[in-house]
Amino acid sequence: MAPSIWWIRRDIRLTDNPALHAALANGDGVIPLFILDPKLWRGRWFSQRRGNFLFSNLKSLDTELRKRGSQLIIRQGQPKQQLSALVQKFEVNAIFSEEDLTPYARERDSQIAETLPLNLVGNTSLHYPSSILKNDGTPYKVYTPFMRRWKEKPPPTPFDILSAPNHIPTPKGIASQPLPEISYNSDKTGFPPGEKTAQEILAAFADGPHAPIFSYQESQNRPDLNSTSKLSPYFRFGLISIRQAVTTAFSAIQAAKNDNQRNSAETWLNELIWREFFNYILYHYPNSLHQSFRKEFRDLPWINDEEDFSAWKAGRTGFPMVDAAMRQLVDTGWMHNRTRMVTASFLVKNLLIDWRWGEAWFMKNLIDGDPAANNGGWQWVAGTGTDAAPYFRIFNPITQGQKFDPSGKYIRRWVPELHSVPDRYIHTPWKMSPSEQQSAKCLIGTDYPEQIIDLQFSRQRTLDAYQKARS
DNA sequence: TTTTGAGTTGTTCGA
DNA sequence: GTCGAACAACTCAAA
Repeated sequence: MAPSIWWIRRDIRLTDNPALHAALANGDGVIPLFILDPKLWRGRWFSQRRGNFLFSNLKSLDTELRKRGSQLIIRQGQPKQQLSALVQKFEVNAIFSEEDLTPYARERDSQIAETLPLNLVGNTSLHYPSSILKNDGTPYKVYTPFMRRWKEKPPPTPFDILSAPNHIPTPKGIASQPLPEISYNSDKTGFPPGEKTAQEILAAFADGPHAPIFSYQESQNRPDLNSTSKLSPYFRFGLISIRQAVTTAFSAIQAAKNDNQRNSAETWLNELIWREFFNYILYHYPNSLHQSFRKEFRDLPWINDEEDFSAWKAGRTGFPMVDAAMRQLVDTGWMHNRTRMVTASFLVKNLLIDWRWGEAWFMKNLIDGDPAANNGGWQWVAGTGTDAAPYFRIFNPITQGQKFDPSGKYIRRWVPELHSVPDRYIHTPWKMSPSEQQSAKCLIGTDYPEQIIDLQFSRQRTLDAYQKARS
């Protein structure tokens, strides 16, 4: 007997898992292994919440494995040591895993591959980063041409999707360590664990003639509507394959009955390609994890006021759209994409706080927190990243609220003290007269904070600072 | 090599 | 209220 190890990292699923299939095809049984790497779980981006979601999913995977004659083996410690020990003890001749494209993972894997039979099969993007390059052989730095080239590559078809194996033979008697204690409440987060859940969410989003994917173009920016796929935490931990999602998007584009439906499905596909793009950027430019992608913006005159930062984190800035979103983040571990941009812009371009501070807070709190997407998004908003768009794009949280949460439904859901504020003041509660504040049971400065900053002034201050940095 | 066209997501001002 | 221009030139990608 020479079993293979299926080393699970960010691909916690049985469906469409090429690494698992390769391990099975190698013969003589499979050891499904997850290693809790203290480097990752005590690092600067450690997140108890994301950890709990991960552990819940591992538990769920273990249940599915046990139905198939197998079980999940958990080890704690340095991956190389843990793998070596198992390889020796069980005479393992091959380790199979999905490739993780983040800098830490690539370094770790290349070290392991020096002494152990590690085979990387598939990866966290659909198209491998080095397979999409400009005609001159260098990587793209702009999304749109990248996206066009990406779409020129042949898409996967439904026939490519590998089904979950019915039986996974696993040697008996392998010691497994217990998972850390879990306190994950999916009622609170809205993200039940398990790959089955991920499949159901994708189906609910994209199956049938009236599926949300067909109105995505109009609704994607509305945090007051439940209109996005909300699949991000599932992509983050590979509970569903990106290949399956892309296949589903292409099927929807085919099935669309009119231009509007087609554009909507295409818009969702483009969002998946954004995910690919940020994986790609981090692969080619790993330094952008620690510093501005654009050199000219590495020394912006940040103010970094701790009190402002605390108010932002707590959702007590006095700007309802910002506060609603920041409280949604802390309460649930997720935030709508539109408000990610609004809150990030407010932190960086109104408060002049280093985007890395915001990036770290998001990583601490987001269930879907992923270095590539989070860093890419923050640098995009800060204007320091891979985007030649004008630096004077500064979101106005009031205008954004009026546009994308017109009735204030989103705000009222997350900022209860604004519940009885009339619609016409919901984005500008400080404009209420004292008697209006009284009847709304919302005294500004007492029940709800005053604005912590003047928008006009801070906008101009940032424009000046960025302009100076450029010249 | 040079040239040309294009660039996710915005805001404000003034006609 | 609506609409187009200005913001300020720059970088990127491809012909």
